[in-house]
Amino acid sequence: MPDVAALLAGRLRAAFDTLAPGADPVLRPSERADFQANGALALAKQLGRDPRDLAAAIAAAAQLDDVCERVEVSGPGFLNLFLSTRYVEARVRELAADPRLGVEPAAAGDRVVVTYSHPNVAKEMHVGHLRSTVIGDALCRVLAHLGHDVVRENHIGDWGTPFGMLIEHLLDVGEEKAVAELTVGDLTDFYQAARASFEGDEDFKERSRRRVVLLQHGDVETLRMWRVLVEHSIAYFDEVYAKLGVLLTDDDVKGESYYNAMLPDVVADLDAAGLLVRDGGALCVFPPGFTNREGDPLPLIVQKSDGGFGYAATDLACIRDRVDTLGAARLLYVVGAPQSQHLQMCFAVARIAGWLPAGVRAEHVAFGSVLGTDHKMLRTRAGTSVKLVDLLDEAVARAADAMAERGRDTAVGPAEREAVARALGIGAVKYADLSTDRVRDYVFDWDRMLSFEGDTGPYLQYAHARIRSIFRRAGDEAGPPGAGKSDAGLAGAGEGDADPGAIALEEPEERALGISLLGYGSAIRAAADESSPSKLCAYLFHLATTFTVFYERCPVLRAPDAPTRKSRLALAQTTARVLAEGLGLLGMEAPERM
RNA sequence: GCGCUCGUAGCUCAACGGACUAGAGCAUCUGACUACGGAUCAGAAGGUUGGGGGUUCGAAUCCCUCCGAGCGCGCCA
Repeated sequence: MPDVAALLAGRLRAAFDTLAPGADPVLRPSERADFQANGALALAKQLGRDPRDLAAAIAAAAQLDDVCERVEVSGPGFLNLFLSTRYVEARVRELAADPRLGVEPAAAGDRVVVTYSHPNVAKEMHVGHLRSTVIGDALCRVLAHLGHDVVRENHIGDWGTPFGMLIEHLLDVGEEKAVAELTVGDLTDFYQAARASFEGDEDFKERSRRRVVLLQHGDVETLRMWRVLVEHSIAYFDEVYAKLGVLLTDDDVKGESYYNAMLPDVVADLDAAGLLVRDGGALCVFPPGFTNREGDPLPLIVQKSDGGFGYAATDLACIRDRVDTLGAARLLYVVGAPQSQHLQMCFAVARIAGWLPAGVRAEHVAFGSVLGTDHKMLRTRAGTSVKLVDLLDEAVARAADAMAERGRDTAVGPAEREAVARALGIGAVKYADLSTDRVRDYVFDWDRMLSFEGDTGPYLQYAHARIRSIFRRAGDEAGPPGAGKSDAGLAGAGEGDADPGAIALEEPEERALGISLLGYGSAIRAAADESSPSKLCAYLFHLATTFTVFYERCPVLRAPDAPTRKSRLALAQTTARVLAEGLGLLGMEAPERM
């Protein structure tokens, strides 16, 4: 069942095809109508015709009478489309009866590899990882919901020169003590102590260098200690992921070390393809179109002059692995914007080398920095980067405070209050991160994201909880379920009234809500196609505000008559389902009450 | 210096080459209601879209230029 926008676009496309095959109808939501089609203007220019005449011709040629009650040519040649309410009503009934809420799976369920989060072993996770993790998580959920075969990859930093230093530090403090430190998640101290020794102690520095060589040559004891660092760090990352509520698991970890064995082949194959150039001792590829500050070609260094492999070699190995072994049709790199040039160069080299066929999309899902309210990179008062766990704990604590201030007693015992505080706090942080255009820097402001008013996570969660409250009441009114009433029982009693077939759109607010509900599928597709969770956020906010207007003007439980009540219950329930599922796709919870 | 990203209301953000009033939210002001959860709704006010050129029937959007911000620019990832 294609959604309304897709259906209208299809019908219009057919009409355009009779005049100019392949022309885009340029269908958009409109403030003056339900939808507008602007394609006639561009086409008129191309054909040298009068745009209004052309728009009229398209309106006449298009099969729209079953969908629209009115189609008008307006302004310089816009086509304004007014949906027939009976049609909207029929589609809303279908959507309400559909377990998938009208969201069609993608025609081709492609394998999509999404790489995100990538913290570094023995190093604290900070706000930079927050964005990658939260955006990547939302994209994975959205793509999977559309039927794509999603492979999550957590490319953790588990290899390279810092490990000489880290292992030597582990030896210095004693393995037991080091493990204890890592286990409690005090990675900042561990890393910084290692760094301090490395900077201040020549002997330590030299030992570290030798240790790197031992690691690279597979020395058994060195590898064992390396594994200790990796395993304890991963356990710590898992705790953070649990706190954040994201999908990543140990199975998704595919760190840099995984690709080690492939690196010699990467270099050898580049060499065989005649792409390698030795420059200043390093082995480089010079993809066309990239220059340095002198205007000279910019190299992608695959092997350093000391014989070690550069991270570019690892990134190229990743591409080959994902394309050849995993059969990926699309690669998403949820990586900060500063790495844009590096990734573009890797993609370019992979294309030249034939490792990235034309049919495979490789996209840098770039994101901006997290700024403080002073518009500078978010830092602690001491000037250090903010620990992600601290930030998440604060979010939950602030949400709990805000709940206490409201003083409502709808959430019962302490266990539920705690769960709701977590849902609100974490949800607020995620929504703040996801709701703006990801490529821009965004300002992290506790008061705004947790204000519970306006375009925030808590507002959406509140809209949902309010609807659920209707059904608790409906259950009570339907007759006290007697002893042992559970939440599920209460909800069930109310939802018994929610019959999709009963939906009737009489009032303008009901119609507006219906049209908003029908936009769910388009919003999800836009989020997936553009790798932009913000599109889904904007949709959900619009749906929530449309609902509250309906809620204000159209009494549900006190509806004038039984059929109206049934219809409104079904509309309310469908809205709650879309909100809960939509928030779920963003990685957010939708509590029953708060 | 070169490259990338960005500059929209007091603040935080939308706007996919389209419309006569550039939209929301917050904050401000005014109203509604002992509330199907007020964590609400309605309304007002607030903008020569950083400046200047250009292309176009039409530009916040595309091009040029200047100003400003952030980031990147050979062996760290």
